[in-house]
Amino acid sequence: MSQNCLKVLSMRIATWNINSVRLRINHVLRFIKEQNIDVMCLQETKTPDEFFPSEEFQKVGMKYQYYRGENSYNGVAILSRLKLKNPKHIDWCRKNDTRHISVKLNDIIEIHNFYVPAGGDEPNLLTNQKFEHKISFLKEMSDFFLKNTKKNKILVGDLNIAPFENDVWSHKQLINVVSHTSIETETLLDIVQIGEWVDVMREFVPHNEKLYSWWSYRNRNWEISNRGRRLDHFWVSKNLFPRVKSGVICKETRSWERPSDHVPIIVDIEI
DNA sequence: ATGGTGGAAGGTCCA
Repeated sequence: MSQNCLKVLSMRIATWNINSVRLRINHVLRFIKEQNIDVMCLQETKTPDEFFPSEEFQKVGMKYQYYRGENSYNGVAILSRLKLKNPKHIDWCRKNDTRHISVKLNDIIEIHNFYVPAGGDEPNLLTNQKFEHKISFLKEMSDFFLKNTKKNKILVGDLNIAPFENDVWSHKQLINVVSHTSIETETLLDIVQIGEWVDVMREFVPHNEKLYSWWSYRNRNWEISNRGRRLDHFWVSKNLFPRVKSGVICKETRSWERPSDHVPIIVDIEI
């Protein structure tokens, strides 16, 4: 390596299911400013593109913006201080919904931002179409990353699955609850294997420790009862992992006024 | 076993 011509850039990339970007625009702006975020990936923006609060993000330095939204549901966005190129999306399950966007960062790294279907209540492929959609979506992701084996990728988003025992408050009580059933967790871990991904947060927090990114709105005492799940994820290609300097789940936003039920993940990476 | 809350649209669906 020739040190003299290598310019190492430390980048701070975050992902957050914001559950309406218009309602919580001030939360996202505050988070970007306080945490010095360079690349912000959002899910559940719930906003058609013509109403996306683009100018407000411009004002905090997010010069490059790609977003795909629709009325009421879904919606993803990638905002950045650094140049983004080549925005793309895939029409997963031919639903024509807004659950995915990818961009190229710095001509090197491809970032994929996903909002995987939640899957409804019953974990039954035959009787619950939402669950069938979720599993089909995951199978298509698996096929895509089997064919797309390039290095230098980042995958973030609300994957709506808590894959490990300590990614939920009670493995025993949630084993038949959508988000933690074995068909979901096994399919997700297959994608990690096939894509040669590294689950960044689990590299920084050992498997014997509980780790959550979501607490239901249906529990007023969410912090005391702490019945959380790790539904949000930050993966990098194996070759990139040595460049990852930190990974943090930012729990404090869950205590902000009228919060999202999800909290952001922040990762520092040298590129 | 049930219901608990929140967002957006619009009098209900989704999470």
